[in-house]
Amino acid sequence: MPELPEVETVRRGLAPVMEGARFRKVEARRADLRFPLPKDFVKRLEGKAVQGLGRRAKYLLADLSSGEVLLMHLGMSGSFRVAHEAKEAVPGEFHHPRGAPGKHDHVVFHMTSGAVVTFNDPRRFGSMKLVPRAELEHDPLIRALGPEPLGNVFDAAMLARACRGRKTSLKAALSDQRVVAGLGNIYVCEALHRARLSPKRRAGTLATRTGAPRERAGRLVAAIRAVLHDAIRAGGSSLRDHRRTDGELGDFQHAFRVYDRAGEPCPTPGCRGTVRRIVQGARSTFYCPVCQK
DNA sequence: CCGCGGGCCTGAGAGC
DNA sequence: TGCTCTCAGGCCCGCG
Repeated sequence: MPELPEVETVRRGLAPVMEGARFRKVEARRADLRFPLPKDFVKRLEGKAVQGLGRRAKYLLADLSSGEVLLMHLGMSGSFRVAHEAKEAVPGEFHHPRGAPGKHDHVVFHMTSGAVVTFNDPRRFGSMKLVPRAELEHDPLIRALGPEPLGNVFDAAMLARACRGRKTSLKAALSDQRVVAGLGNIYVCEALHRARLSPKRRAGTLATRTGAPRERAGRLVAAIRAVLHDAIRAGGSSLRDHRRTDGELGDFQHAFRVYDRAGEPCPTPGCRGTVRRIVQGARSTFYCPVCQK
């Protein structure tokens, strides 16, 4: 499940082979991802250079020499793999260093760097879109996103403001990309456990300027940042689909404190609780009912 | 405006 | 190469 740390891991794998390179050849092997690929997708990419590869929440953003930005989302099961052409590329020719494309290899970028970048997505919840750079901030996919959790402006005051008056659960609030952008089910569970806050707590109870609510919001911000940093350092979490671009697994799934650990002892020092699984909004939540209040 | 729940999509794994 | 069922969840959308 690609969340912010997995997308950032992918970005770091792709940047060295895509930044400064041009699209020599683009294969759109299936156009029906979550949304149809843009009109003239191949034509709008081929020959263009990637000036930079960035990330916003769970979106990868390739800045193109044409003035457009290529937005890519991994959905539930998307992954990128990098391989390298064996020899000097012959103009007009292309091949697949790792053999024929697989069943779910939907888009292939042959870069002038010699890298062959393949987007694979069995469930096709991923998407690609081209947007003029000047319109990026107004794009419906980007416009509604809340603050970057690892950015400078995300702090307790901002989180408190976003939660103010909300009767929904903390779990639902943190999963809402308008509140904070980039968390998914796994890192919401992990951050709440680190902050010792119950996923069932009303979001609005984080929202005052002083006292216990502000202290809770501060703890939660610190926990979110810490778990994301730790996960990025580990190359993300590999449960079913996530791979680094070199095919290696991420390591952070071994460091989960509660996610997918129902029945195990709570890892909080001194806590005698047992991790429980409940369902919120038709999604699994894992938490410790003893130390998360 | 807000929150909830359905639907998209496929593979893995359980149960028979 | 067993078949069927359920579950996994990021995100959008419609409903109340």
